[in-house]
Amino acid sequence: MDFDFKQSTVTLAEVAEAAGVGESTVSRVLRNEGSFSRKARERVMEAVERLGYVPNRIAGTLASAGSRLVAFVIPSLSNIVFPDVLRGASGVLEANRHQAVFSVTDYDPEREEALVAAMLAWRPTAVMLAGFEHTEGTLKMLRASGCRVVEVLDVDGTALDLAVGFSNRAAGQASAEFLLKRGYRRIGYVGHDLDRDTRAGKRFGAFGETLASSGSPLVGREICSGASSVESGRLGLERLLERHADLDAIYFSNDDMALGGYFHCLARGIPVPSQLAIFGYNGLDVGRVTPQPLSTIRTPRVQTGQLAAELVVTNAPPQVVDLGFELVAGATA
Amino acid sequence: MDFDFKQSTVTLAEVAEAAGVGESTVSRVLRNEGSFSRKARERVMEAVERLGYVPNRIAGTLASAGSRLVAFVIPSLSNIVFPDVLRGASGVLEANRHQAVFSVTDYDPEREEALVAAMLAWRPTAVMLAGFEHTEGTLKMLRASGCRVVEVLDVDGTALDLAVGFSNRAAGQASAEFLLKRGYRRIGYVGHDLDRDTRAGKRFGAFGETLASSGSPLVGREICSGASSVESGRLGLERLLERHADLDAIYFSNDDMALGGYFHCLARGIPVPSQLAIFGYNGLDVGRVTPQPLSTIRTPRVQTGQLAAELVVTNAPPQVVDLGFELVAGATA
DNA sequence: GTCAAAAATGGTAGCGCTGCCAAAACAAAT
DNA sequence: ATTTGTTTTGGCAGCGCTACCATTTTTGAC
Repeated sequence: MDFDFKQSTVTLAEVAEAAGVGESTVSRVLRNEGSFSRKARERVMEAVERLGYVPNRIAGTLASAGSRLVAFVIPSLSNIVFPDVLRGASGVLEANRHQAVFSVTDYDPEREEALVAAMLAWRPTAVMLAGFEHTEGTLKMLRASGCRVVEVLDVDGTALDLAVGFSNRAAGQASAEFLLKRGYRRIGYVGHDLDRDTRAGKRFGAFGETLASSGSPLVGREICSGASSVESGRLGLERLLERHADLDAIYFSNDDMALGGYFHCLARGIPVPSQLAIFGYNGLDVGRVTPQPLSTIRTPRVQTGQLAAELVVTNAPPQVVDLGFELVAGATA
Repeated sequence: MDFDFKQSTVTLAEVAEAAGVGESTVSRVLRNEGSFSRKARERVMEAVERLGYVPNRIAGTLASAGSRLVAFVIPSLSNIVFPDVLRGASGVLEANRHQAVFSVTDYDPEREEALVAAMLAWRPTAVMLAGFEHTEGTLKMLRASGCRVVEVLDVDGTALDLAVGFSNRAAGQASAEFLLKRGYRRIGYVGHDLDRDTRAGKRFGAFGETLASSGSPLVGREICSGASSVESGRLGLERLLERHADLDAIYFSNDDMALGGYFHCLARGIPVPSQLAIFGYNGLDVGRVTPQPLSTIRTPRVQTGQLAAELVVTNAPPQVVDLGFELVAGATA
């Protein structure tokens, strides 16, 4: 069953020997740092080429500090939000010769703690996490680690070090105000597991409070177990309408869910938004191309990743950056 | 502008000192390997706890070989296909104490080469790439590296080492046969940049050949520049129909594109599939919940990631695994 | 209590690189 | 030719850990 591969083992010392220069010179040439002659450079490069030398960053990192590794501990890869953040960060990191490492917590704080511990063993330059809600153990480890910490996609809370995102509470409130202004009064909510996705919880909290203080409190809600998905949205709306047939608008926990709700309306011939309005969150591309553009809040996810990465590579001082969001009126509400 | 953090610098030697045992004992206890007494274990763990020691895997890897790092060099994070593969792999890797590292090539082979080189510097256990089409330089480096290589999401080609995926050519052929069997004869294609996404190119190639050899060759095609997206699909179909109003079926390069096409039909009141049939590729979840389920080919992406990771962690011999695909009849074709 | 086998332990030489420093080579100015 | 300053160079000590080996302690059988 086992299969053996031999590792190529060309070392810097061998390159030095082959080029007829010292190890330090090779090291300086390869990192393009310090001073060396044109001739030395040529001889080194020739030897590198000829031997097929690949530097060993494990050794380099150990010798120098600074791993140039950035660790992402994210809740999920199914929710496109996180790949978007990774995408934004990835470009900036690559341009600055940093490497991205990631693990997926599946929205489980205990798992997050274990994964953060595992990540710290790689002595990353920075750790990026979603939101501010972490276990005591996670916080303690991060504080003790001495590496930079970036909490992304939220600004409602206390940051450990850096934070880049937008206010989920403000988004929930803005969504409620928009629906109220449009005259909707019998409003329902369809969401996914709120305990795990605390940011969705914050949106929903602010949304409900805003409705309540306007005198038109939330009429009904349907919470689907499990992660958000188009299918959950469709089923959730169906179930909610069984209990509350007279709703005139639905706030969904995000665009995936909202899209499912919209499809349910299309399939059942429910006129949108005249009979039922639909409002989402995230501003996914797909929502711009549906027969009626989805009413939603567009969040700068890629930009969040980019800025987070920039703050890390420039070693910026601790700060919280609120990138804001944009309410997209769309045509479904 | 600069901000200083001091790295925690508790080392294994300090733990040994604090616990009153030798370094080797600490190392053995922490790796739970070799033999040590219950008492030694307790003293070590107590010291680790008290000092807040976090092992340094950089040093550990350098000393031992085996980085337990698995490198993913993927074309994109926007196309959900790749996050899906990562998701499948990520679970298996975490369970086996491996760490995922990734970089994004943006479908550029030159960039892929540079990123593979950067990855190899981390001496990963394995490198995962999409497909078989790589530059000579990439192939050479990978062969010389001695690390395992897994090429995923395709089986039509020559594998370097391991490969896990499905046949894109077979998928293209199956799609064509399905449409022909349903009686469609005036068939068009809407796709995205084929030079970059070679797997989409293979599907389209086989699709076209199958149509041609049936006597009903492709009537028209629209190639959208840039990456696949719902919006491209919608615009692409619109443009194609301007030139060929009499098409009766469209094959899209993937489900994102197909979804855009479907939305176009919904928006313009084009009856699907009676006037125009729509067929995609990937079997995204969203396609199952549209008012009419999307006709498509469902690919085992998460499973591909899982199996790829399993083959790596078990150090399986070189092999090509064809996971197959499932044609989903749906209701749009 | 004796002895061999097994279990537990600690010392130390690297792993491949970078950082520091002193030495050598070269350049410029007298 | 000599001095001074600048650039280039190589040697070597670690970085923190694991692998290996030698040593010590424990165990079990007689």
